[in-house]
Order: sequence, then structure tokens, then C-alpha cells
Amino acid sequence: MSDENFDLTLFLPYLLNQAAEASSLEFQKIYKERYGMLRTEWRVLFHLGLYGRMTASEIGQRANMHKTKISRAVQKLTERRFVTRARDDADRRVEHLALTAQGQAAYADLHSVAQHYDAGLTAELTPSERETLQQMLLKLSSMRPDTFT
Amino acid sequence: MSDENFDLTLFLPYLLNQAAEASSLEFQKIYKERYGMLRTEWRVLFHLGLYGRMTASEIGQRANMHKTKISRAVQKLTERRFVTRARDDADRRVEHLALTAQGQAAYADLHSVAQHYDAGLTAELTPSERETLQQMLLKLSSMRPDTFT
DNA sequence: GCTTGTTAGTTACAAAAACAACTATTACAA
DNA sequence: TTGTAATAGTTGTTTTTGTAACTAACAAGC
Repeated sequence: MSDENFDLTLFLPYLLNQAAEASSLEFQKIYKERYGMLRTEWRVLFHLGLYGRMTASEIGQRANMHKTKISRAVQKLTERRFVTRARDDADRRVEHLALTAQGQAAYADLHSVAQHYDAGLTAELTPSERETLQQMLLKLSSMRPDTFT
Repeated sequence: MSDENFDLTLFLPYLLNQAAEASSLEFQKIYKERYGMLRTEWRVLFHLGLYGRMTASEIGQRANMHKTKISRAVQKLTERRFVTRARDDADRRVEHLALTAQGQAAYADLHSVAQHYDAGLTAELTPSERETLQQMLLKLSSMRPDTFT
């Protein structure tokens, strides 16, 4: 039963985790040191920078983040004047979030860092490898595997 | 300066994190439900199952886990009779860890689950894609990128 | 109008992770 | 020896996360 040519160090969830951690370590340092941000905060910032005005739920859906995480990230970001909140007039439950000038500046800075960082990471891959990697990661990201007993 | 054909949703650390989380979700449920294990505990178990008797530091090096995480994981695993500890006679600081019969059984079970789970994940990839993915993830895992300012 | 259900977001409490300081043991050099 | 540094592992404290319960606002049927 135990297939010997199955190496657990090549187990995809494990490998992905290792690669994800290793690859985000240095970048993490940068947004932490420069802006005192957590991963959740950086993600909210980058969604707002990328897509413009959004609500917390919209960010949650796109980023696969739980609403409490977002709530807390937004709180920190507003405290530090990176983000503003505006109640929707029609539906007063929803809040529209947007970057302040300061938030835009931080986003622009980190966007550029990310760009160089990413280039550094992929430097060792050929363009086609890079493309394939992206496609596969996107596929895996959207997968919801069920019962594997 | 801001290269418009750089899409942050394709930023490698982000993509890797998304893929890693999505791909480990269901597997996580299994070892949690069946054995009440945390990720750290599962990792220690699988290292011992895979390599046999090891010390905590050895596991730490291989798995890129901090020693406190391992210490606590080992504590839980010994409490639940999955792992035994044995002091080294020559150097009484080090402890050799090993799986009990019960630990072996759990490992065998989860190994088999992992095998099927992994097969399910890679089902949509061609063997060569799978191979390429592995190679790239291994490369990224071992990378220590520096200053990308 | 009023119930009942749903959605957006927050808050409170418990679980887990990160980080620093600690003990015990060994190594090694003055 | 004995004093200093290094290593293996643990413990304590602070952050961060996860989970569940909550408030407020809307929606829809009656």
C-alpha cells in the first residue's frame, strides 16, 4: 500500500508552504520595518492601491481573508492615516475604504519594492517557467479539494 | 517607473501563499480531526516517520522550524503517546526522539492520506508540469533573497 | 407596521505563534 | 581547575490569529 516512490518532502502543501515562507521573508521585513505593517495590513493596502475604493467584504472575497482580520487591519491602517472610511449613503452598513495620500505613497513605494523583489525571485527562471509556475499556482489557489480519505 | 505590466496579484510571495493555504486546507482538517494535531505536530511526526530517530534540532533544521515550536510540538506528541524521548548518554543535553507504535500507525495513516491527497491536487497537471513545479518550488524554498530596495 | 432572516462590520475570548530570557550541559582555553 | 562561550532544549510573556457572539442596518413577507 505504501508507495515507496512518494516522498513526503515533495508533498505539495508542504513544499508550497516552504516556498511561500522563504519567498516572503525578506519582503515582509521591508514593509514591517518601513511602515510597521503586518501581512494582513499590507494586503489590505495593496488591494486598495490596486483596485481603488473597496469595501471590507470585497477585499475579503478577493484576498480570501476573514472579515475579522480585515476589520483589524483597517483599524490599524486608519489609525496610521493610510486609509479613510466612508459610510455608504444608501446602505449604512457598508463602509467604503480608500487610501489617503500617505497610503498612496506607501503603496507606490511598496509596489515598486515588490516589483524588484519579484524580479529577483524569478531571475533564475525562464519566462516560460515563470508563466507555467503562475498558471499552476493560480490553479492550485482556486482549487477546493474534497474528501481524500 | 511604475511598470504597468506588473500585476500584484501575480506577485510570487502572494501567489505562493494563496496556493499554499488553499492546498493545505483540507489536509489540515484531516490530521486535526483524526489526531487532534496542529501543523507543527504533524510536521514533527512526519519527519520522525520519514527519517526515523532524530533530535529536535535536526528536525528544526530540516523543517525550518524554530526550536520553541518543536519543543511544544514534541511535548504534545509525547503526552499523547505518539513519540518517546531518550536522553543521549554521551551528551545529556540532547534528546533522541522516535515514534511509538501508535505514532507509527498515525504516520502510516496520514502518509497514505497525504499520498492520495497529493495525487488529487496534481491530477490536473501533466507529469512534466508536476516535475517542473516541484523543481521551481524547491529552488524558491532554498533561496535567501537579499536587499531588494 | 412587525416579525424573521440576512448582511456588514466589530468585539470578546480562546488558541497559537513569535520572541526573549532562562536552565542545564558541554567545550575549550587561560 | 575555573571562567567564558556555545549548544540543546524549555519556559514565560507578548503578539497575532481563530472562532464565536454580538450590534446595527437592511430586506421581505405577512
